[in-house]
Amino acid sequence: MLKGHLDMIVLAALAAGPAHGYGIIQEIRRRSRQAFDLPEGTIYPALHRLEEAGLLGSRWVTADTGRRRRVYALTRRGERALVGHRAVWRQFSDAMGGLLAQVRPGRRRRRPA
Amino acid sequence: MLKGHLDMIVLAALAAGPAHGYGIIQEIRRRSRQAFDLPEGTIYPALHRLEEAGLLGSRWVTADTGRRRRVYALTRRGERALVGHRAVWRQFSDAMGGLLAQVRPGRRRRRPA
DNA sequence: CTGAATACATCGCGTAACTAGGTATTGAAG
DNA sequence: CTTCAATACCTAGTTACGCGATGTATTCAG
Repeated sequence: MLKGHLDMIVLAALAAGPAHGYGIIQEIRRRSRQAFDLPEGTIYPALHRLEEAGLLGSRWVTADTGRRRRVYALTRRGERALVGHRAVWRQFSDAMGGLLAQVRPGRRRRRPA
Repeated sequence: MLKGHLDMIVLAALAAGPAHGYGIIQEIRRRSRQAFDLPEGTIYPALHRLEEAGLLGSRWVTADTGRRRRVYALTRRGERALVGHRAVWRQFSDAMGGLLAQVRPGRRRRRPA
């Protein structure tokens, strides 16, 4: 469950360079080593939303294969947003680390104090 | 936004030992170094849900201050669930790391190929 | 010719965190 | 004594959002 992290994931996938929706899905799957296999019903609305927000730009191209593709690229605002997301993620991740730190609860006693 | 991670956070907070709802909030705030400041409307339903699911047990106690408290503790199933959550988190976190890895996109050209 | 993979799109459901409200007690400040 | 903050519990309803389901069209292999 990537609730709240999807935007960052998409922006991060596009940090390597422009790509089209279907390709982004594969890029994410590859870079996450199969951990994130996003359905199209997740990615396309996200792309529309991010473009609407001005973090992505898109243009239609026709690939060598002859297929119509909508290629997205980070805008400058998108790049900045990614930097921000990255910082938030680090904080989030660190906080989670603090919480998950092994506390060694002490072996359970018959009747804890 | 901790969507999808709340259960783990609560279980982790209780890994140190039994605690009551209000205290759990403070424990989480402390252990996350102020990053997570959960409102009561988040924590109490979560505790009820987790107890319902058999991951927590609770008992009413009266503190030295005279206040009624509901003290929660991990059940054995809860401990096992925490272990599982921890593993999932590591996978999730690693995957995110792979995605956020600096890709050095190459300086933007006038007209990208 | 059929079926899988590519490539786009949208609607609506379900989940789950949070806002906003409520009650009651203790202790400090005025 | 009153007031206000902190402690301590609770729940109903809103909202956000990822995802399943579904639909269309094209390319290519068998």
